[in-house]
Amino acid sequence: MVKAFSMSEVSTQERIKAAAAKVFTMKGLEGARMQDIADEANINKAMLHYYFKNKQQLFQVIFEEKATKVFSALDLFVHGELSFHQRISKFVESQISIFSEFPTLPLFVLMEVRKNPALLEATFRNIPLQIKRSEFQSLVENEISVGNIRKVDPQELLLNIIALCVYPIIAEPIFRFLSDMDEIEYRSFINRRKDTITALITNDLFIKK
Amino acid sequence: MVKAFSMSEVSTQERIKAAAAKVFTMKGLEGARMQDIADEANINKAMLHYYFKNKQQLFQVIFEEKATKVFSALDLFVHGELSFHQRISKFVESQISIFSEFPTLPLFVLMEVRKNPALLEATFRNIPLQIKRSEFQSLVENEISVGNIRKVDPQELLLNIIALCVYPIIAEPIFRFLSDMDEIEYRSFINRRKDTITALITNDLFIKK
DNA sequence: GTCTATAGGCGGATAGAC
DNA sequence: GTCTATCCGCCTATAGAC
Repeated sequence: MVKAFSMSEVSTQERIKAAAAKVFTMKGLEGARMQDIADEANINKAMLHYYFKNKQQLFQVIFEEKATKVFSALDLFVHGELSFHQRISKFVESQISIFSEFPTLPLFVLMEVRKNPALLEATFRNIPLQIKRSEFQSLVENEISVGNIRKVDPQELLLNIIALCVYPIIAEPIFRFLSDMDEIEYRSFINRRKDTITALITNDLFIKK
Repeated sequence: MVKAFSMSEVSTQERIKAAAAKVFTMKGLEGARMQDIADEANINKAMLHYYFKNKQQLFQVIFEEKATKVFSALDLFVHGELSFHQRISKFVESQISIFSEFPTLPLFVLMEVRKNPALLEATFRNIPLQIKRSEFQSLVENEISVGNIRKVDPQELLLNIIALCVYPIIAEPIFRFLSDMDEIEYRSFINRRKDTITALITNDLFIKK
């Protein structure tokens, strides 16, 4: 039966991808062992090479998937019928939600890109991110021109929001070590920040009437 | 002559350390090749093992040195006779200056700690960072109690400041790719942020009188 | 202290049976 | 599709001459 055949194939392939994502994002390309990935997927090393040509190709698949996920949240800014204030709030919430679920993601993408900048071109061949960025830019400029928010550099605004959302996730190990929070406490600390980040940004931005 | 002997010894050792720092912070522990470090230091691989027992020990030396540097800027907050506003401003400036000079530092420390949390205990055995943190905490609480600044979580305040300073450095490759800035432009962009970060934080913090 | 040459092992990749 | 066994190259580490 074709269906049963292809279902089982997808399932193993997906288990490998999940395992590879876990190991690669945690250890990086060179730190990851094919054996670790095989163990995590409950198969043996040979199977990895049945589904993926080699380590490099498996890595590429995972990287592109995860990098896409990291940047896709930008959509929230440029789509929908929300007010600018609501966009910021939604964006902050989505950034923190996504990365709380998969905390190794941002550091992984950031580190691999620094080691090998060529990954950027390869990955964003398909994703028209430049377009999203300029849409964001005109959105901000429009808010400025109608007097909703003060004059501000759109690039810097976006960077500030992302920094405030993402940094606490990537610095979790160090910050928890210093503050003696356990994982539960830290999750709740991060979650409370959804409001304080939005407040910090909007208080600085919106012109009081 | 003892002096000439020890001078040359230090000099080679220091060249190795500089080379190792460059390669390790760029590629990470597993991504770094002893050959790359030797090339960078203009010696051969065997010499590395003359001065350092093995790769792991060389890494440990570099990591501890760089991690110490990353955290030492906290001193600025708890020492000196500055006002709270000045402390923030000085701290922002020092963070950005330090990391602009050596942009691979923060991502390196963050990533290696995530891969191997045990590095934290080993590194901060000698550095009484907990003390600095609680000094920072009482500094903030004092400002609150005298009515200088609004009620705020000291942990979150510190995290916000560091996030705004450090994230632009670690996200440089991606952000420059998206914004089409060259290195000069990005340096200047980062430098302008010294003022805007301080303004963002203090406007949110200080109570207008 | 510095070099060349080489040992030794780890880990990615493949052959081949089932 | 899945497994075991094995190959082979790369990279750390060392031996040993100078």
